[in-house]
Amino acid sequence: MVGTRKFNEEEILNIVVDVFSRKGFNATTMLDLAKETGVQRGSLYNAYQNKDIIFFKAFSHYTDNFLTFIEGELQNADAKKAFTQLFKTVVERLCSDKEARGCFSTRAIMEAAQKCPDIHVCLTRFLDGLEVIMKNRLEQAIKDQQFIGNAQSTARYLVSLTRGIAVIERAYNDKARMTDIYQTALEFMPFKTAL
Amino acid sequence: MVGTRKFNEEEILNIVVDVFSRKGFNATTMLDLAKETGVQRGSLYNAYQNKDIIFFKAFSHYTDNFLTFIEGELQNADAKKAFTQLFKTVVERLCSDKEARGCFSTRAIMEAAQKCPDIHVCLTRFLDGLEVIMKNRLEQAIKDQQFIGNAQSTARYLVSLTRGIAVIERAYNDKARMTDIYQTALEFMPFKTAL
DNA sequence: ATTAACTTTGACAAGTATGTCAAAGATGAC
DNA sequence: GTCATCTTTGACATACTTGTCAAAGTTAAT
Repeated sequence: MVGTRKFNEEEILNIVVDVFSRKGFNATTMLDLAKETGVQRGSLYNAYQNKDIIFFKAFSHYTDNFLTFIEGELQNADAKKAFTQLFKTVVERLCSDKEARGCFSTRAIMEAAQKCPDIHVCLTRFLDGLEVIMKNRLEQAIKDQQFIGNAQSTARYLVSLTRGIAVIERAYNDKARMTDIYQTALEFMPFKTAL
Repeated sequence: MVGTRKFNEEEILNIVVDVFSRKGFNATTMLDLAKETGVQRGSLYNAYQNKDIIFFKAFSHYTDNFLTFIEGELQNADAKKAFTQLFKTVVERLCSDKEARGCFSTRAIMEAAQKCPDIHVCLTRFLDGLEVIMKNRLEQAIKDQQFIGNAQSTARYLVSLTRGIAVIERAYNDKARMTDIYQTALEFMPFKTAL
């Protein structure tokens, strides 16, 4: 490379994620992104082509990280504890202002997804990924005789629950409420402690 | 009244709800609303003052209707059947394109709520209303010995679940998936048939 | 040091949205 | 029928956003 890019892409994408998460897709302008990243608007247009593509890159970057991270949270040998840990982490991420948000703002994604088919695909791929991770852990739990039920349906249900909790965060911004919700949900589930 | 308004407010608000639901808050322009309602942009500015207030009116109008409607869906004497009916209706409304959407697009609300504090209050009031309706029904179920658990927490959990399902609708637009989700959730809940 | 290749920068044009306003148009009350 | 009052309408000014581009700047490779 000769004329080398000055900014650090990883760093910029994290900021972009944060801005979109806070403001939403449509309400975020290229100028906002330029200001907050410190990269000139023109440079952003040069590096990416438009807002859709910046969003796509940022979203992909984020969800990839998120999924691998979340998978690690399900390690606990006790299935109920594993899922409790997962939800705890999700809530923690949703509530932290410093760190990038845990869900990259469902709202922002849905806004963008409506406008841009690629992002819509990216969104379902993300949700599917979440579903697969949960489904795998549930299947393990069934094998371990720690859970009885349909892994597929339950996984989809749990994905939906994470989305619901993300909405609650936006509406109430109340960590205790979010914690109560996932605890209630997990209490209902037919987990058994390992034999 | 002397210089009488020509348009039917009820009718217009329903259309406004529909437009906002489809496009989202920011992506909907006053011109869009003018075109789709058939009311001139200037008239809209005259009747309401700006987009925020139109949204506020439309949202309030819709949620009031929605809550009274939803309350009626919980009439069944059997608690589990009552909640099944409720979710069935919610899903039906979410999936119908003709009718106004069941959730008035969580996305649209959250977009608007961020910009306008009044709408944020309106949103939490709506969710609170939903919670109260469900909580009351759960308390009845507990009295009827059809349910054991904390009515408050469970109601909040169920509110969150409805929001999650609304998100799933946007992502997948798959009624079967949504149905599977609420059925899975309700199966987990410790309902008992009436004695 | 020069070059080739890329990035950065600021300016520009075009399009879009908002909100305001004066003039024209209705209509219930008298 | 006239009036007072509100609504409708279209035009206007303002502001914002996008996307493009040429000129200037930078740097790895030779």
